[in-house]
Amino acid sequence: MISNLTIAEENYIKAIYHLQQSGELVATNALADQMRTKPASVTDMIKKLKSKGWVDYEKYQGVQLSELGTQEALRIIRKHRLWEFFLVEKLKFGWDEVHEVAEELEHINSELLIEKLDAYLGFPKFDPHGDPIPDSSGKMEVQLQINLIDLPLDTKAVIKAVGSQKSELLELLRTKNLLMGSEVEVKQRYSFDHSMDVVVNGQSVYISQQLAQALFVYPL
Amino acid sequence: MISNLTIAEENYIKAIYHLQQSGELVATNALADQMRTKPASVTDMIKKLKSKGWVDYEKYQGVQLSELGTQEALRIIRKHRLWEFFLVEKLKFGWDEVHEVAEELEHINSELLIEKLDAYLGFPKFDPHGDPIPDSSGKMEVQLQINLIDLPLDTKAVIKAVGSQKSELLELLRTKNLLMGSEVEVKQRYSFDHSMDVVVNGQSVYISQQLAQALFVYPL
DNA sequence: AAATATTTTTAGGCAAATCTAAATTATATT
DNA sequence: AATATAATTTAGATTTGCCTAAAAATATTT
Repeated sequence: MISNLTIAEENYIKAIYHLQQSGELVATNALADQMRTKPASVTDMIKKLKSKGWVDYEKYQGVQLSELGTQEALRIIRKHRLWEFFLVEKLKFGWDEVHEVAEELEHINSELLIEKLDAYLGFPKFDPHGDPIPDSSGKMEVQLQINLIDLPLDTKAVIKAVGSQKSELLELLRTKNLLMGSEVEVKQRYSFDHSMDVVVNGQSVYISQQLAQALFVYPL
Repeated sequence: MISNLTIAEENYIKAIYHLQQSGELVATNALADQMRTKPASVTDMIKKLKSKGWVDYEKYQGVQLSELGTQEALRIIRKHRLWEFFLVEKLKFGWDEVHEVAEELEHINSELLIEKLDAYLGFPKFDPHGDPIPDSSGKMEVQLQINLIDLPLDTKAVIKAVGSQKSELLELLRTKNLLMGSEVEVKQRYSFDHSMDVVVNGQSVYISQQLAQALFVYPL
């Protein structure tokens, strides 16, 4: 079960995994955008991935990870999220500055390293952005997370995830003190623009629709 | 000062650094051995490194790192040794199983990461094998280390480094409890085979000439 | 259903890092 | 000093991942 994948192959597999989350088969153009490369290059790579059994693919019909490819994607995501947790929890990175570095660290190939890192971190179940960390067999906790937009009034919840990794968003969240793990409660909604007053860790904050839509919470 | 080096280029620079430690100009064949590649490939790479200013080189005359190349080598070695320290100190790797993983980690490119890692580890001056860790400006402590073979009788010293990274050696050291940082004292020498009795952390151990020659100590 | 637009694939090339085989230069031996 | 041996370089290929331009397939309009 030795992962004989190049870094480029791993990146494609991860990108395909993320793109198929929201929908069906992944289009060549969508993958090209994601990988910041050209459609022709994507076709080349897909053919290689198919020949190695990581994806299912028929000409012009889009790609999909095979069973094997899905397992591999989960292994990569596990590494990525464990490293993100490490960077924030231990090295005191801001949680908005870890993505690029984790993107490099995720390609280090050592089973032993990842198992020891996992143990060192105390087997965390969620990364600093609230995304679940797959365990060594690829399973991850699916936590019932709802959009803050849909949280009923006067219901306590915990901030669990953000909908995007954009640094502008992460910066805003930090200044508003909307951190992962914070307790929130919606106190008032304004139907005009769907903005709302929420209480975060006892402190009242006014947030826009766009911001609320970017936040996922776990009702208590 | 953005390091625009490929992983292959970094590995060559590091190899040249190590090879020039013990001697003068580095021969193509020596580099080929070290890099487990063929002399023809080495020549190609050397020409590229020269064109980028990392090495000084004249046809048939051997290579040498330039000032710039030396600085780069020290940056890579700094990363390698910090990661080794992390793996042993925090993740509880055996100090004989960290080399390969550190070899991968050393290529992660993030100034911030390395500075934060250094701080997290408490700015260590020596790695788990006793080798000095360069600081962010490339300076490292040169500690007066002598070979255990040359340590006078009844003189306390601390084990600081090993002469090789061979796993057979590291395994033997572990079973004999000759760990980095242990206190040693030579109690008796046998001129027949240059073997000796030493006391390590209060415990008497008998070691061969070959083993003693592989150990470097810092007299107290 | 035909024409147009969009998406995807093919064809042919390029740079990096390696290889083998052959040529060249340096070193050692007689 | 001439020759033999060893070290090094050059020449020509290969693989990986990417590119551009053109062709083919699919989707959308009219």
